[in-house]
Amino acid sequence: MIPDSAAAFPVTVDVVALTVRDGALQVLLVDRLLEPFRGTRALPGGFVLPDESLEDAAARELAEETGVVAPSGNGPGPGHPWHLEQLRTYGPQGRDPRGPVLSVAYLLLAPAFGLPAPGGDAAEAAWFPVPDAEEPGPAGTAPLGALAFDHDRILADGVERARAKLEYSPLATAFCADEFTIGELRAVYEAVWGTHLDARNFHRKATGTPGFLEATGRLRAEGPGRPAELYRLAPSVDPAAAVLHPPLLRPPATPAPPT
Amino acid sequence: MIPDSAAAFPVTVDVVALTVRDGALQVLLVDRLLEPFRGTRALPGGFVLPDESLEDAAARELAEETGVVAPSGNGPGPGHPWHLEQLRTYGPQGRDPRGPVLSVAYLLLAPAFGLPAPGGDAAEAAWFPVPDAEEPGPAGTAPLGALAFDHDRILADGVERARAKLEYSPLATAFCADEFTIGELRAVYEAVWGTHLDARNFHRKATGTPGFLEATGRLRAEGPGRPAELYRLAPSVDPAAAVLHPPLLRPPATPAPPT
DNA sequence: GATGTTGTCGTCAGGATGACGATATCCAGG
DNA sequence: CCTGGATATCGTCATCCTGACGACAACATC
Repeated sequence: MIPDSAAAFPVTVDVVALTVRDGALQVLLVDRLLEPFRGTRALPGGFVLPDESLEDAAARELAEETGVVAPSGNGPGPGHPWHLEQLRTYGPQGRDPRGPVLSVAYLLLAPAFGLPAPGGDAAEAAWFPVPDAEEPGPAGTAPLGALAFDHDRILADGVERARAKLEYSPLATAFCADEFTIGELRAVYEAVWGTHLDARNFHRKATGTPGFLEATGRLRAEGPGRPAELYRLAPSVDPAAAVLHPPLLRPPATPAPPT
Repeated sequence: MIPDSAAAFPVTVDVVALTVRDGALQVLLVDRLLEPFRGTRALPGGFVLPDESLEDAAARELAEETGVVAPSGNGPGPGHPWHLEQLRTYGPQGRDPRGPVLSVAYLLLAPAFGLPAPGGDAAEAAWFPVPDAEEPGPAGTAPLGALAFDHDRILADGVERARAKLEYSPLATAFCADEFTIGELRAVYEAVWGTHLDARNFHRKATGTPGFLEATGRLRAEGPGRPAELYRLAPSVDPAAAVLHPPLLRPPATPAPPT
């Protein structure tokens, strides 16, 4: 019933897993153990199995290659702050030396987590800071820029999607634990956007946006400074679908003052 | 080299082709000539050929089933106001009775155009108004809601993407001819969003947003009323990538006054 | 000419934003 | 104990953006 002219393509999923660690946006990369691109860094991913959904495949490959168990589907409110969404699909031609291969990329936003046990087709899964697009840094500084396949482009698309989503969705909370302070949330925005935000204005906007945050009433003291109030994502909010009104807009490109 | 556990999937492209006609957002649908879903309305689309890119396949299927020649890739500035972008990919399981099939959906935004010659696997390509999501209308009124496969969901995703894109991108011009009036542009926004916009405020925002419109200096008189100035999309602007600052935001949901 | 229609420019109040001062509450060290 | 540094939170103020709406210009039709 399916016409003969229709071709069947091998399909892979590749996961752009982002987190915020040490005040910087970081991406999860693996070292490829197999050809092609053996020894090259790449996004975790692999072939979709016959009876699998795309999302299940993304979660499975992430688990196999990094030991990380991602929830398939959106986590049940608090307890699963992770967010997994489809990014886009990269066409079958000219991206794999073995022949035409379709790749469906997924974007995972998660709090920083450890990397228990790499395995499968990859070794040495580790986090790498994502260099600012505007500031590629001096030669040799950027640890990225030479990924396998077309993963450089997929990573760039994923980072741009994440940056844009923080503006109009509550997904910044996907990088935080269940409960967090406004300062931690601001640090997420600053790390993902690579900008500096005024703490006072950010506090006013974040707490003043309806349907975003909910105060727990408890405090948390950590290090110096006045203890901060703990917040959580407002209940009955689907962080994948909710829209912030008004949005938190990125400050327009700040031209660095000439030194 | 590709592992045996990797499955190969037939891949289709489906096109959500939207336009604005008669003051309403309309979608291009075909009547399926072949099983499955023979006789049911569906989005134009079909299987990807072995040596084809996804975008080429989308353009080809659109041409085959509707006689419409869409540009592959982004048109060269003025002369090709059409816009074709990838929407998302719908997983292989449970969407085609013939078995697992991957579908990559594309979104086409275009000015109203005629439908020269349906052919291929479809007949009777025609435009159908997209009902407002909020107002499904009385039973039997909505011409949609029973499309083949999972095309209802794909259409809903495409419409939502189009509505969101008008806010922060210059893509509303993709529904217009090369040169257009502010009134025509406003009619596009009103049709896509299903709302009413104040003509004076819209004029101020549209002409006041940098990097959006460029006045041609010429006028056009059509019907009654003062002739309107003709504008075109600002040159050296990639409508697919440009971002409007500030964005044109949809008015928040207008609760219908109780009658 | 009167009237209706569409386009363009102004006005004005209210809300949102960015810059920044002021205060609260902690830690560290004299 | 007291001071200084650090973080959190609250206020103030000028500016910009927005929505609501008045005013006028330039057309068609009667």
